[in-house]
Formats: sequence, structure tokens, C-alpha cells
Amino acid sequence: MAKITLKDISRELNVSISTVSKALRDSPEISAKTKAYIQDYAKKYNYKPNNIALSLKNRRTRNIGVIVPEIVHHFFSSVINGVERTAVEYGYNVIVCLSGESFEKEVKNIQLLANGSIDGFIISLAKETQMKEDFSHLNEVINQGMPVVLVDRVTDLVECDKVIVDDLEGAYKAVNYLIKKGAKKIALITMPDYMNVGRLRTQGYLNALKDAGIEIDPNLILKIEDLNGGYDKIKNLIYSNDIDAILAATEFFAVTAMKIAQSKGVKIPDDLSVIGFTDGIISQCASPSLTTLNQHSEEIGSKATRMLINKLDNTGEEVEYITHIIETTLVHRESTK
Amino acid sequence: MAKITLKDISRELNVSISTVSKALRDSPEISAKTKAYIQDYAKKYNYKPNNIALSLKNRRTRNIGVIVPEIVHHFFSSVINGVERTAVEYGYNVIVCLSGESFEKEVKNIQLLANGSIDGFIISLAKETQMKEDFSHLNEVINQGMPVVLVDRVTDLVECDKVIVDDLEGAYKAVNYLIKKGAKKIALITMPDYMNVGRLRTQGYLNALKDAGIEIDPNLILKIEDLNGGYDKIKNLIYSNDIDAILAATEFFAVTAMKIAQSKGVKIPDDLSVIGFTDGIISQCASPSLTTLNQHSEEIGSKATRMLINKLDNTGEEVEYITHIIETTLVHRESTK
DNA sequence: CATATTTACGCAAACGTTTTCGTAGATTTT
DNA sequence: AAAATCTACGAAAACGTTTGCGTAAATATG
Repeated sequence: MAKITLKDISRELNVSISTVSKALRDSPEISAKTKAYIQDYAKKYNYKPNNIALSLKNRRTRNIGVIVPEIVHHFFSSVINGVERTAVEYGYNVIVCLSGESFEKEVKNIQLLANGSIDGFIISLAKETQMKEDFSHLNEVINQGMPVVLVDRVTDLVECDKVIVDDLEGAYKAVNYLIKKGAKKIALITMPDYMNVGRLRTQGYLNALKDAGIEIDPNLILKIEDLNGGYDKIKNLIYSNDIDAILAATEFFAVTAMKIAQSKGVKIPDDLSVIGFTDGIISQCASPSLTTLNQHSEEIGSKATRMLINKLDNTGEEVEYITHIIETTLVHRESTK
Repeated sequence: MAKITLKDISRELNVSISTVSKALRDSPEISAKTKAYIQDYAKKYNYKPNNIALSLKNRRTRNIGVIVPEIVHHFFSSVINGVERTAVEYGYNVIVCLSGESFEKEVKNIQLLANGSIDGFIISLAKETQMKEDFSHLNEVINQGMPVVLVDRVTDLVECDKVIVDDLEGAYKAVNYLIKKGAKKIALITMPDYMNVGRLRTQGYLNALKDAGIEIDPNLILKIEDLNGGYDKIKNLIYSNDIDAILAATEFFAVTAMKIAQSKGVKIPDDLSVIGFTDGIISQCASPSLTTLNQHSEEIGSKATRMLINKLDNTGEEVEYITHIIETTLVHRESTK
């Protein structure tokens, strides 16, 4: 009933373990008759080699460790989706760990998985880690020779492969679009600067305004810590200023802003245009549906996986780290003119 | 630079491997002096035992295999969230595989992981598997002694622990509420009967109508295959019938229905009340926000994990399978009176 | 028919652990 | 001082594989 091993077969068939192993791997060392004999038996009892034993022997697990801050979040679950699909394509499994935005959990997860459980990492940094700017746990595993690919939430202080979204260009593109459609007072709802994605989106916003000769109003820039909150701050922004467009760094911020504006009687997109980052289900379900910057999150995961597996398959070569930049796409819906 | 092993330490310190192992596990067999000596060295070079070797030795991996149809989906990502949080609590890792609703992928994933990679499964069945009613792959691993917990998408044809939502009662409760608020023509947008969740929700709907003495109109019952589609069918339902309430089996169906109704000029909740299953972000972001049946998905994952680990820790005991039922909670928002 | 070659298999090491058992040498007991 | 007991360590097996090498027996060669 339980799983059968080479040893079981060898005992039952009165041959040596190595003969069984070779027969099952179709080695020319074994006679055709014996092979058939052993293979039949193995098939009958559904023999499958034990992955753990193979991992130990080969010193590779064919497991990829993925560490993300959250999973109940369109962007990250899409990234994982991309990772998983690509991983299975190459015969890898995916071990998912969540940091919950906590530095400590991120460190613990990495150290746990690094002890032989996986061959390489795909990581999106916790907020806390980005704030602390302590990346020693990452540099440690990299020094031990374990390949790491950072995605989206990255840092310059770790040298490794990276896949990032062109946040600056995306924000620039979005703001520029709003300006072209006649917006003059454009607000930005984003994340704190210590997060690279927040910083870059802010920069793109500023650049676009500057290039258009629009003066920057600091009151129109909102930096929110809690990615699922900020209701009061957004309400305050909308009620205290006479804005005609908003660029939001997440779809949640965008929808929150829309609902607040609507309850104030503002018509979207006539009186107010809204664009949000992340092209998720929220954007499609919102009323009006939300114009977004698609970050191609699944492709991010897929690309990161291919980069990681490339490193895993080509060990010993001179290491050269690549940062792959994924362009955003502006998806037009009802929240903009 | 690379990971250090017991053998490395033993060579460097001129003691045997077993002495090193014992010293690091603080065995009384080793003298205090030698222990300190070895422990210092191990700490200095950051020795950590290799998980794979431990797994092979102990014949347990401390990995849990999770197989779900999709991950970019509030319900399933929440379940995984619950699994992960509880798993780490007990020192387990989570290996996530996606079936993509495909029978073949589900079988492949299970067989792959079952060869030693994990200690037990948490599975939500693929649509295709439920349609085919072929569960031999599940019964096979269970027969091999591997604990399995089925969640949400379950079947009576497999004997194992299960965690399910009280879909029947939930649907009954929701419809009953709609009736109490004056609804007479209540539509149901659900999934095909071969899915246990679809079947049960339909049954709850029917029971509630029957108990209230309302005649059942088959035209008001819509069974949709594609969980992310059904636009045309829903549109047809809304335009061809004069309904005053809808119970939808997913929040996506609910929001789609709301948008179609709104574009027709119907006022929600005045002219039409809507309740959806799954209390996700979509429900909060919709306008009006959606009244839902919270399925406590994270708790489902957490409970399933505890049941699984309980089985893992108490092997050898007489097996007794439990089906744990999680009650839904009606969350009142703007889409109902 | 003696020698050389091939065939077909088994032995043993290795991957990195843990743990049981054996045993020199030190210490205690009578 | 001889015997008994500890102390502190090492050897080896085990988990389940793969694989290089050694080698009888079978076959081919001269």
C-alpha cells in the first residue's frame, strides 16, 4: 500500500538495487530480459523515485522559493501565477512564503528555505525591509551561491537579477494623458518614498507636470502607508482641493477616491478623471470602470522565473546580472475621458 | 562561502561527524569543552542542517502541498493565506500548485508532489475533475497513507477530512433575507450542478423559496460555466425578466449583474437587491458596495491546515474522517435594503 | 583449445543527517 | 591493586537514490 522503493523491488526480485535502478533508467548495462522483468514489476506496483532522495543525491531540489508580502492582492497573486505556470513548464515546483510586509518574517522564510529546500529565490521585498534598508539576509544567500531574482519591490543595494515595472515611465505616461485631456489640477495618491515603486511613480508624476509647465502643488500629493487604507486622507484631499484628475498608485486607492468623489456629487469622468496602477479585477468591477496602467504582473513572474532557471541551468558561467524592465500599458476605460 | 556541512566541521576540527552532530544537538555524551568548541565554530561559519538530508532521514518533509484551481481569485488566495499562516505556525512550508481547473494538471501535480516532496495535501478540486467524477488519483495517494484534506470543492466519493462552506444554509439565509425585505421575483446566478458548491447553493435557494411559498420560475435560474464570464447570459436574464432581487454565486457574477442593471437604469437597491457569495475586495469596491455572504475563506485554509497537521502528528491512530462545516455570515452593504 | 573480449550484473561510495552501539581510557569502588 | 563503572568519543547503519568500477560467466577470437 505504501510507496515502494528500489530496495523493495530488489528484495522481491532477487537482484541488486543497482540493477533495479539501471533497469528502470533503461541502462544498456542490463539485459533486455531483465529490464522487462523489472520494469513490469515496477509498473505494476507503481514505483516512482523518491524526490527527496533524488534531491539529496543531485543536490538540487527543482523547487523555487517565492516570497511575497501578501497573496490576497491582485498584483502578487498574478505574479505567483506567472511564476507557477513557467516553473511547471521547466519541471519546477513553487514554494510560496509570505512575509506579511514584515522584515523578520522575510528573513526567517529566506533562511529556512535556503537550507536546501530550494534551488533559487524569487522575492518581492517587504515594506519593512525597504524601510530598514537592511538586506544582509539577501546578500548572505547570494554569497552562498544561491540565485535570487528580485521583482517589483527591489533595491540597488543587492546585486542580482531583477524584474521591475517601468513605474516612472508609466506614471509619466498616465499624467501626460490626463494633461492632454485637459486636466490642470492633477492629484497623486501614492506610497512613501522608501518604497521604490512609490518613489518612481512620484518622480514620473513630477516629470510629466514639469514637462507640461504645470506648477507642482504639494497639497495634491498624498503618500499613504497602509495599502488598504487611507480613506480619511483621500477624503480630505478631495474635499479640500478642487482637482480635476487623480493618478493613484493602486487600484484600491483609485476606487476609494472615486467612491468618495461620487458621494460628493462629482461626476466621473466629466468632472474628474481617474487612473490607477495595477490592472486587476477591481478596476473592471468598479463603476465607472477604471482606466489603469497594466503592469503585466503575470509576465513579471514568468520572466523572473525564466531568468532564475537560466541561472540555475548555467552555473559556473561568469555571473552577470540583468535588470529587466517591463513597460506598462495604459488601459482605457470609463474613468477617463 | 557555500553552505557548510557536518563533514566540513568534522574535518576542520579533527573530530568525527557524529561528535559534531551530537555537540550541536547538545547531547550529554559530549564534554562541555568539546561542545563549546564545536558550537562556536558552527556559529562562526553559520552552520544550518540541510533540510533535504533531514527530510530523507526523518521521512517527513514538513511541507504541505496545496492544490487549487486558480490563485488570482479572492477565495482561493485567501484560503492559501490561511493555510500559509497556520502552516508556519507549526513549522511547515507550503508548496502551491495550480490545476487551472484541469483534471490532467491536477493529477500530474498530485503525483509529482506525492513522491516524497510533501507530507500531506490540501486540495480544492478542479472543475474538470468534478465533472468527470474521476477521483482515483486522490484515492491512490490516500491509500498510500498520505493525509488529504479537501476544501470547498469536495466530493462524497473520496473518504478524507473535509472543510466546506455551508453553502445550502448560506444561500437559504440570503434568499430568506431578500424575501423578508419584500422581494418576490428572485433570480439565481450560479454554477453548474456538477460542482458541489453550485448544486448546494441552488438547493438553498430552492428551499428558501419553497418555505416562503414562492413559486419557482426556472427562467430565473442561471447556471454559468465560465466563472469569469457569462455577461450575455446575465444581460439576457435581466432584460427578459422583471426581477427584484438576485443571489449570485460569486461576487463577479453579482457585480456584472449590477452593472448591467444599472446601465438599464435600474436603481440598486431600490428596484433591485443583490447579494453575492464571497466577501472579497470586489464587493467593497463596487458601487453600490455589495452585500455578501462571507465564506471565511482564510479560516477554511487555517482549519484545513490544522486538521492536516493533526493527522500528520497522530499517525498510527485509528483513522476517523471529519467534515468541518463553516457557516457563512451575511455582510450587509449598499446593494440590499 | 587457450586467450581476449564482451555481457550482465553486484559492490560500494556518495549526497548530509541522526542515532545506536562499541570501546579505549579515565575514574571510582571495594 | 584489581574490578567495576563512567566518560567521551568514533564507527557504522540508515533514509532512497545514482553511478563508477570490479568481475564472474559467456561469447568471440586466433
